[in-house]
Amino acid sequence: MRGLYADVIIDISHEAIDRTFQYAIPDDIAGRIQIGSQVNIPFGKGNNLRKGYVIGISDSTEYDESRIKSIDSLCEDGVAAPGRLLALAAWIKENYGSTMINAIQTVMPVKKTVKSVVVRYVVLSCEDVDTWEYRYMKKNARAKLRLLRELMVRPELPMTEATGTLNVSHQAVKAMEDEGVVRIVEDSRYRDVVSDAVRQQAFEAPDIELNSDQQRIVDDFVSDADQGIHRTYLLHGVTGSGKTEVYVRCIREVVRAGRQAIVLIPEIALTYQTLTYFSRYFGNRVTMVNSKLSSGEKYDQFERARKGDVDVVIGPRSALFTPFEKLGLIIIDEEHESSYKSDSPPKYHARETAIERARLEGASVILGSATPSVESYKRALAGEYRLWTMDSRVEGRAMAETSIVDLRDELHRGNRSIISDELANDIADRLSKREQIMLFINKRGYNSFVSCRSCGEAVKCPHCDVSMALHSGNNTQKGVLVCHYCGFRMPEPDKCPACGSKLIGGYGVGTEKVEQEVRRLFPEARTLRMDRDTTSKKNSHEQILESFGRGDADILIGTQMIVKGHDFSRVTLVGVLLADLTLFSGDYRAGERTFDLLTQAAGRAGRGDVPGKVVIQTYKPDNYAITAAASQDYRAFYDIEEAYRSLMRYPPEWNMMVIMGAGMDEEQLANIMDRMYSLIRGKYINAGHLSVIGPSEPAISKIKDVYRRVLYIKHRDYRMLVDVKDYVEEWLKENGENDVSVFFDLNPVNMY
DNA sequence: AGCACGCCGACT
DNA sequence: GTCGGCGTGCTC
Repeated sequence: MRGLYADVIIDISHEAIDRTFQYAIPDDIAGRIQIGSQVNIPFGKGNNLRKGYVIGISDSTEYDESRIKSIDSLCEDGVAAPGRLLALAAWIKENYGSTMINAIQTVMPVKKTVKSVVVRYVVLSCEDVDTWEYRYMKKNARAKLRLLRELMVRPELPMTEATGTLNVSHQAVKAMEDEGVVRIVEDSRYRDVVSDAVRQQAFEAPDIELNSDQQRIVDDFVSDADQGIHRTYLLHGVTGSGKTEVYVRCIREVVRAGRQAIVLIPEIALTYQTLTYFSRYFGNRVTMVNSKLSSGEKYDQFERARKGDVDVVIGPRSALFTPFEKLGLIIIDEEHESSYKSDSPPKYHARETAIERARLEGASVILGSATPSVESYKRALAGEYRLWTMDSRVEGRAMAETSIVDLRDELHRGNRSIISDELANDIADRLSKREQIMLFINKRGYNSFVSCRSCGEAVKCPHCDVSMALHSGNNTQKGVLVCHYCGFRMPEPDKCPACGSKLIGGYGVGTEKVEQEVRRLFPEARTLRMDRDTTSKKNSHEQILESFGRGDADILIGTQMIVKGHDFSRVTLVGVLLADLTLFSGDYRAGERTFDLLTQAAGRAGRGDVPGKVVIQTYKPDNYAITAAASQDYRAFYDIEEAYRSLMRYPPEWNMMVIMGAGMDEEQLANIMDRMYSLIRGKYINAGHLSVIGPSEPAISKIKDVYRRVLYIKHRDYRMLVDVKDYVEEWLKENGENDVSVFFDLNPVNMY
C-alpha cells in the first residue's frame, strides 16, 4: 500500500528551515486536503504543533519513511491559497529574496476565515392574518399588532427594524413565533465596505463619449481581446486626459467576456474617488480592499471575489492578490508611484509582480501614468509593452500655464518670505475672483529640523543617527524634538550639542509655517491645511477634501497628498513652494520624483473651464526636471533622465541590488560585510561589468542601537543579481553570524 | 524558531 | 564528583 505525502512549508520565517518538509497525510483528511491547505503539523524535537502550508502532494518520498511524521490536522479556519497564487509566491521568493513562508503570507492577505454576519428577519408565517389581528386587538396587544400590521404590508422585516423603529420587544416577537404567527429566519450576508453615498451613484453616469485618443486605445484593447492576445500596455496620458474612462471601458470588455479585473491605486486616500467613479459603471459588482478594513470585511470581499460575486476590486498593492478565479485584467494606476514597491520582505514590486501574475493566468496589464517610470517607458519604447499615448486633455481643456520663480532673485530683492512676489500677486488676484488656490510643500510639521548655523550640524537622534523633527509646543517658544524612527524625544536645545554655538534653530518650511505666512499676507483668506498631522483621524482626509471641494476655503495648503489625483474644478492656481526639497533628496530617483510631483501639481490647476496657472518656486530654475515639468514635456525629461541613468549605471539600463547587513556589534558587522565583498568580487571577477560598491554606511547608519552597512551590486542583467543573491545566501548558511542579519533589496525604490 | 546535545566553570 | 551555563546543530 502506498501512502500520500504532503510537502509542507513551516510557518517559521527562518533561513535554516526555509524549505519543504514531507508529512504523511492521514486517511481522515486525505479527501479534504489540497494544495494551499493550512495544516497543523508536529515539528522538531518537542513535536510542538506548528502551522504549515501544503505546497505539493505526492505519493512517494525520498526521505527515510520511518522518520516521516503525520499531519496532525487541517486548520479549521484556514483559507486555502489557490495554487496559482502559490506559484506567484515562489516567483516572488526567487526574484526578490525572502523566505518562502513570507512570500506565501504576502500572496495571502487573508489567511483566516471569519464568521459571516448573520441578519435575522421576521417573516409572516400564518394564513389567518385577520383572525390574529382581531385577537391582538381584543387583547390590547398593541406591540404585536404593530408588528403584524407592518408584516401585512411587508411580509419580511429585518429584526433590527422590528425591535428598533417599530419598538416591539424581543419577547413579543418570540411570543408571536410561539403562537405560529411569525417565523424568525437567519440569513448571512457579506459585510459591505462601500458607503451608501457611493452606492447611490451606481449607474447614474451618462455614457461619456470618448474622444478620438480614448476611442483608438479602447479599440486597440478590444481588438487584442478579440484575438485572445494578452499583453502589457503602458497608457501615458497627461493629467486630465481621461485615463480612468479608458480603464472603465477596458474592464467592461473584460467583464463582458466573463472575466474579472483588479485596479491598483497607489494609496488608500485615492480609494474613495476611484470607487465612486467605478461604482457608476459597475454598481455593486465593484468593491475595494485595504488595510483599514476589519479582518471580517477583508475576508468577505475576498470571498465575493473568489465566488465571482464581484467583477472589480480596487485597492493598494496587496489587492493584487485578490483570488479571482478568472482574472482578465490588472490595472496599475499611477504606475510610477514608489508605494508599489513593498518596503518589508519580500520587497516585491507590484508592477513586475502583476505582470507575472497576468502571465501565469493569461491576463492583460494596463500601466497608467502621466509621468511613467523611466523603467516602464524604456520597455514601452523597446516594444516590450504596447505604448498608448494621450497628450491632450478631455474636452480640449488647455494645460496650465507654468511659471518658474527663482528664489535667489527673490532673496536679492529682499523678500525673505516663503511666498514670492509673483505668487503673492497671483494669490491676491485669484482671491479677488473667488477662485481657489492650492499651495503645496513636501514637508510636514513646523520646522522640519534643527540645525546649527555655525557648524552646520543638525540635531540627531542618539540611537538612530537621523535628524530629529521639531514639533512646535503649545503656545510656548520651545518645541520638542522627536525621532521618527524610534520615537525618542528631547526638548529643543538652545545651544548646539556639537559645537556649543547659540546660532541654532529651526530650518526649512512646513505646512504650518506656510499657513501662518498666508494668514499674515492674506488675513481675509480662508485656509485649510492638510498633512499627516491634520489627517490622523479616520476619514479626516476625505472631510478636508470634501470641504475644500464645496468651497469652504479659498486656499488648501498641504503635502504630497493634495497633489495626487484630486479634481477641484475651481482651482486655478497651484503654488509649489520649494521644488528643491525633492530635488535634493539625494538618491538617483530625485529627478524623476521632482518631475512627477511638479507635473501632478500642474495637473491640479485648471480642471474646470477657467485655465489654470502653476507657480514653481526654486533655487534651481535651470534643472532639467523643473524645466521639463514646467513645459509639460515628458519626452524631454525622459531623454535626459535615461541618458543620465545609463551613464551612471543606474536602473533601468542597469539593475541594482542592495545587500544590507545589520547587527549590534559594529566590528563584527564590518568584518562580515568585508568578507562578503571579497566573496562576490572573487566569484564574479569574470562576470563582465558587475560592480560591487561598499561596504558603506547607509544614510541611516544606526537604528535602535543596531548598526547597518550596505553593499550595492550593479549589473545589466537582473538575473545575474538574483544569482549573486542566491550565492550569498548559500554562503551565509555556512559563514553567517547569528547576530548579523542580512537582507536583499532588488532595484530599491527608497534610499538606504 | 525551539529543543536537545554537549563540553567547561562553581556548588553541595 | 554533579548542576547548569548557552554554543552548535537539527528539524520531514
